[in-house]
Amino acid sequence: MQTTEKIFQPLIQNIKGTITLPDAQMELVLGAFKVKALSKKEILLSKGDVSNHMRFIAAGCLRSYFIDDEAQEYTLQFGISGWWINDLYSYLARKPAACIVQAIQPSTVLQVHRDSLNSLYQEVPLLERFFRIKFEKAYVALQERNLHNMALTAKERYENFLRQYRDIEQSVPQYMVASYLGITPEFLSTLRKPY
Amino acid sequence: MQTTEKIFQPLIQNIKGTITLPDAQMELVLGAFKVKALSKKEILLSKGDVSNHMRFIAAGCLRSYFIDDEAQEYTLQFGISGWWINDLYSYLARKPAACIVQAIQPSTVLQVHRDSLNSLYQEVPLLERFFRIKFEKAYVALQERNLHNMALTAKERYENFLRQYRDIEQSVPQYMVASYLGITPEFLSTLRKPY
DNA sequence: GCTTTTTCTTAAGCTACATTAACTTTTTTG
DNA sequence: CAAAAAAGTTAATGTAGCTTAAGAAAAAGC
Repeated sequence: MQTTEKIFQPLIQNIKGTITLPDAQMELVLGAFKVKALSKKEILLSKGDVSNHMRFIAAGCLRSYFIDDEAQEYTLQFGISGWWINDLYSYLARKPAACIVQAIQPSTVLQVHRDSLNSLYQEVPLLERFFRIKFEKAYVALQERNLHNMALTAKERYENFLRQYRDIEQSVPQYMVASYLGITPEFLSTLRKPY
Repeated sequence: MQTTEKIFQPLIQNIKGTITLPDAQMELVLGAFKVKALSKKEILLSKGDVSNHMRFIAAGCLRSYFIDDEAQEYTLQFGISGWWINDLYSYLARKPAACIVQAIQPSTVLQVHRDSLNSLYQEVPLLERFFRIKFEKAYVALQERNLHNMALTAKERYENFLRQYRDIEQSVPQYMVASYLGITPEFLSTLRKPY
C-alpha cells in the first residue's frame, strides 16, 4: 500500500500544518496508519470496547456520542475530513469506552495503533510536538464550547453552530445537531421555524 | 534564588509524575520559572491583557472566569496547589484574554514566559511530552465536564462537585461554585437546604 | 468592637426548554 | 415504486432553574 495515495493527502496536510518533517520521517509516520473504510451508520468504536487507536478522518463524516440510562444521546463531537476523532479517555486509560464513534456518512478513517504511535514518538520526536499543539488547540476549542453552553441560549448556540459548522450541518440529521447543542429535536424544530 | 526551595516542590512533583528528567535538565526547567506571590483577590491576568506565561499554582487557590455583557460571571476553572491555570487561548494566540485569572486566597504561582518555554522545548525535548500528556488529560477532563453539564441536573452536578473537589469547595465562596456549575447562587442555595 | 461590605438565604412569580403524543415528510429498502 | 423506517413538525402541558427583591448572616476593614 502506498502512503502517497490520495486518501492520505488530508493527513499529510494536517501534519504539515503544524510541524515540518523530513520526507523519511513523514513516510515512517504515514506508514504506521491503516486505512479503514466505513459504511453509513457503521460503528467504529462501540461502547464498552477499549479504544486502541488514534483516528483521523480522511473522508466522510462521523460523530462521537454518549448514551445515558434513559437512552438519551449526547453528541460530544462531529468530525469531517481533516479532524481527529476518538474516545480519548478510553484510549489513554485503556478502559472500556463510555461513548460510541459512528460514521454518519460513508467515511474513510486512517488509524494508528497505540503501540505504533508510542514507537513513533521515539523515532520521530517532533510528533510529540505535533500532538502537544493539537491538544492545546483542542482544549481551547472545548473550553469555548463549554462557555457557550453556559452563557448562551439554545437559539444563540444554534446560530453559532450554523456559522461555525455550515459544512458539517449539511451531512448531519437535525436530531444529532440537537443532541450536540444539548436540546431536544422538538425544540430545535421550533427554533428553526420563525421566518 | 534556589529552585530547591520549598515552594518549588509541588512543581517538581508535578513534572516527576509524568516524565523523568536528568537532574541537570530539571534544574534548567525549574530555573525558567519565576515565583509570583498573590494576595487574596489579586488579579493575575486581566481581561484584555495578553497572557505571556504558563502558570502553575504552588500554593493557595485561584480561578479563571469569564464575564459577559450583563456582568454575569462564568467560572471556567478552579485551581489549587499542583494545578496549571491560564487563559490558554490568549497564551497560544497572543490575543487579548477573554477571561480573568484571580487569586481567591493568598497564593503563590510559578510562571514561565512563553519565550523561555519555547527555548526549553529545544533544550529539554521531553518537555514536549510532558505538556502533550498534560493536555491530553486536561482535554479528557474537560470533555467529561461538558458531558455532565449536558446530561446531569444542577443537583447532580453539585453533588459531583462536592465529591470531586471537597478540598476546593472549602476555599471558595458559594456564588463562585454556582458560577462554575452554571446556576445562580440563589438556586444553589435552595439545592443545599433540603436536610 | 462597630461599621461596611460581602456573601448567603428565602420566597413569589416567570421563562426557556422538556415531555408527550399525534401527525407529516423524507429516506431507505426490498 | 410501494412499504417500512427514519427524521422532522406542531401543539398542549409541565418543570427546572431564573429573576427580582428584601432580609439575614458572615467576613473584612477601621
